[in-house]
Amino acid sequence: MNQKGIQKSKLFDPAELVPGQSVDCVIIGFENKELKILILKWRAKRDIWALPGGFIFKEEDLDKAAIRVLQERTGIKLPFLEQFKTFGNLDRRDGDILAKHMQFLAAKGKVADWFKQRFITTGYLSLVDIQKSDPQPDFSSEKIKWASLDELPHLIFDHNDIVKTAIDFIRNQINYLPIGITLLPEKFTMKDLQGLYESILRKKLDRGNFQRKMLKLDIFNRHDKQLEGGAHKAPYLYSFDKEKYEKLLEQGYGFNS
Amino acid sequence: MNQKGIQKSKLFDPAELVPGQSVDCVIIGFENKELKILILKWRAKRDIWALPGGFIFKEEDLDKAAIRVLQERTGIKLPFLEQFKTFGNLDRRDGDILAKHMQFLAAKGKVADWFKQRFITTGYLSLVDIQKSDPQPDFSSEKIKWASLDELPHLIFDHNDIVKTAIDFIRNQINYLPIGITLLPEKFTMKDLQGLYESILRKKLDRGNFQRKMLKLDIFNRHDKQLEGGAHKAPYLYSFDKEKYEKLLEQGYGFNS
DNA sequence: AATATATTGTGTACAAATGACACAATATTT
DNA sequence: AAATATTGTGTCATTTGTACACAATATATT
Repeated sequence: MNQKGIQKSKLFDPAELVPGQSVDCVIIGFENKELKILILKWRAKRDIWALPGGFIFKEEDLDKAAIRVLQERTGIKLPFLEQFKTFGNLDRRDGDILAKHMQFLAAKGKVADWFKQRFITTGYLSLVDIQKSDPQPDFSSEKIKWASLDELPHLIFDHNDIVKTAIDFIRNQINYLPIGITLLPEKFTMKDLQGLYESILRKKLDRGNFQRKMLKLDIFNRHDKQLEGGAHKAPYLYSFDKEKYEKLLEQGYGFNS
Repeated sequence: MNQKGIQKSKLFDPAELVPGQSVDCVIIGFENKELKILILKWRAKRDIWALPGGFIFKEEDLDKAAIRVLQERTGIKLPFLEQFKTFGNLDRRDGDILAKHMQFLAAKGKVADWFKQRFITTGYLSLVDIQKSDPQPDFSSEKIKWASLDELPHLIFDHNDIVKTAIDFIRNQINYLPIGITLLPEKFTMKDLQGLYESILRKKLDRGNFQRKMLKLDIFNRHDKQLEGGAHKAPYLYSFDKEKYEKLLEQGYGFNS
């Protein structure tokens, strides 16, 4: 039994699952001015890494399946995941030497047949605060880690493509929606927020102008000055004003420069 | 045999199809300053309308399936359809009185079982020039028509939701990508283009400013003055400069006001 | 044929946003 | 106490947005 009390056997039981359909989760974190992706290492001799993914129960909404799968495979419980694309190319599981390992894992019998199917997978993403999350590998995985986006290892199947698509999705979204509430700690400085934007947009922004632009959105609460710090003036700490943030999310805004 | 030479029987043969997975196409046109959606009427006593949709062959990419399905069901051949969302709620085929009709259509046997499955459907969309397209109903449909978005009839299953999601997708996209190349005739006036933008954005735009803003994008070729016309100065005709248009598509741009 | 009418293409002028840079204020280190 | 790094805010030239104006012109009306 896993955390949610679902029997392991049921997780791969073709009788309980929607055939040929899976979900994969791109969980994006931010640490040391870098975007990071949560990946799992298979129980195999060679390094085989993959996104946390899984299957859909016959009596389960697709969106709910993504939430459950993430929870089962990483221990991370999120109330919502954002669907960004469905990957349905015939060859999405070929062209990968590592995929051969899968066959030895599930060489014969029902489970083998299950894994040998053609799968169409729907990608879901979420931005999370690395500090607040404590991912744990599930029974089918040896390790779990936050891999920096810039040095992501080779992932199984088309998972590297899936990650790229997710990042492009976010990079596009940041142009008209405020981002960060789930990626940063409760309280943060404008410099932190700027670093996040710079990581996503992959370009330097002007400090003064960024600060003004963000504050004009009027979705922040200003707190006390930061006490501990470097040899310099202490910056203010901010937090998101959830109500105002939600309201702005609905409207969207333009972001240039 | 249909246009492409695929046997009807194969189209519903569970042995040939990916189970539980479908595609639905939202084909958006523009006419008389209105957005229109292409819908099919089932061969049934009551008015049952639906999006052109269908199933995926086991040896077929998801994107290719959408293109083929659209061609089979409407005769419209497009080289590319844009995927916008996958709909996987358990109840997406319930809660609709009309859905009962489906059961009488396919009451028993293999085909009935096929249709009674739970389906997850992936939505694809395209913008097309109504003048240039001549949709024809397929063998399973009685009629096909362009229905104005504002007075769209009740569609089967969750197809009204699917249309709404597609329109929201486009409405969002118009903020940073130029739109219209596939929706308007080869040559058009700035007034035509403005009408299209106003239909999508659901608001009036300033004529002079719109014209300047569009022309500054530098993706148009200006042609001669329009000869036939109303009792007024003849406007210039424009066409999209495909190369420049494609280049701008890659970059994107901001659109406010 | 002259005049009226509707619409186009472009002009103008003010407001707002952007972008590049400056500088005093200040928390810590030396 | 001075040096240093960073913050918060200021300035200003440039660009973009917005509202409205007006002459030009193609057809309709008289």
